[in-house]
Amino acid sequence: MTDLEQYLQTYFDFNQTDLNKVASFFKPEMIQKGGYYLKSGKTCNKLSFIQSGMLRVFVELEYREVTQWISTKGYFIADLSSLVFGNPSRWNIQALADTALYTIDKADYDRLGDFIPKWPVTEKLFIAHCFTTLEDRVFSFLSMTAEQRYNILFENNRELFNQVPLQYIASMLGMTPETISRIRRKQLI
Amino acid sequence: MTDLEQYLQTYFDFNQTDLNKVASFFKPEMIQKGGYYLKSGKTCNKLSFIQSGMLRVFVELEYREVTQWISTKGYFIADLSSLVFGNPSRWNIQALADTALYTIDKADYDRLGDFIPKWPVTEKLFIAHCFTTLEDRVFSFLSMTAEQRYNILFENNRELFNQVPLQYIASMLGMTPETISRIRRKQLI
DNA sequence: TTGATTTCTTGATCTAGATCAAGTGGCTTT
DNA sequence: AAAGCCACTTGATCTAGATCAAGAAATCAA
Repeated sequence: MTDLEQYLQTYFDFNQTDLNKVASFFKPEMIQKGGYYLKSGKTCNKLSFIQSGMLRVFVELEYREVTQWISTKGYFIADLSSLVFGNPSRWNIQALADTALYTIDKADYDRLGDFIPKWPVTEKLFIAHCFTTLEDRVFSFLSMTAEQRYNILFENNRELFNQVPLQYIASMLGMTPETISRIRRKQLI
Repeated sequence: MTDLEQYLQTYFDFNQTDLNKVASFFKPEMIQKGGYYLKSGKTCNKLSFIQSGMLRVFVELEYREVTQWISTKGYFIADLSSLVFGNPSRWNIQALADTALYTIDKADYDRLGDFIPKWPVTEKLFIAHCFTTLEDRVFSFLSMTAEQRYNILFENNRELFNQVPLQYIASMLGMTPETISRIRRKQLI
């Protein structure tokens, strides 16, 4: 069983037949470090599973860059809003390292329901899960200090640390690299 | 046509038949000012459309309260995560004024697909729309000042202002009432 | 290996926004 | 009309975290 199938299984509770069917639509794809998975303004016409490597979701403002999220091995990547509604992507998505993906294009994605009867339910659960994750994130900004937000990210995404430049992690937490540096120092003592 | 049908139509692009069918599952419900729509820890087993009034989504922490959102006339209300996954709600939802709802219970909600073929697609779009709204909100915390966040909320949800105590609006924006007060004063000049 | 970049840390200083504390102006209730 | 109770404003002060600046490490190129 491929990593993709294994992941789909744990996450989606498919049987072996559905697993094979769904997985068969995903095609391997490589992006070199620094390469773009998606540029803002373009429509996101694919959804991918990260087999290895990592991708950064970000926006360029006039005077700085804002990193929205970094997605790593074992997670999916897309601009969900652009994929579902077909509007121009608001995000750039760029590889932070050589990255191996399994990718399904939008046309196939939209037809999954024709082959897997429980796909609509599964897809709903998937998007609802994404929603809940963001809800937690909004709550973290409403209720937590920089240090608390840092600790939660560290506990849940240890793979990011020591692999991703601090400035990107800082940006997605809504703080500066200096602040993370000081939090770390404080926690050494 | 009821307000509910009208709203469903603009939002979901149903035909008249589906509109009637969907709307027929929603039953009128009243909550008095101060009454609870949902208490944290309980499972959310319904979804409602707000006909009039407003509901506040919030959590009680040890030393303070955090308002996550305030939902007003013409919008839906539920703890989506609890409704979809059946887990205990993390939020309290309380009426800030006498509130008239149209409510569908979870059992009926889960059977909508049996009656309206395009329901699964519609539901997906609905949840994806909720996701996108939260994505914007996360971005606002990553990239904007208190004043900018205040202005955007004011432009998009004018009905909240002069109806909702400032402390709740402040909390959902991640700032204090004093800060809003100062932003307002500054903008008078 | 050496220089050139880039990343990370640390210190000094600054500032947006929080906290604390008094007012002020409505609404209710009697 | 007086007394209470809120919600809101304003001022004074404080602080978490930003900004600015300089080094120290690490990474990369050749």
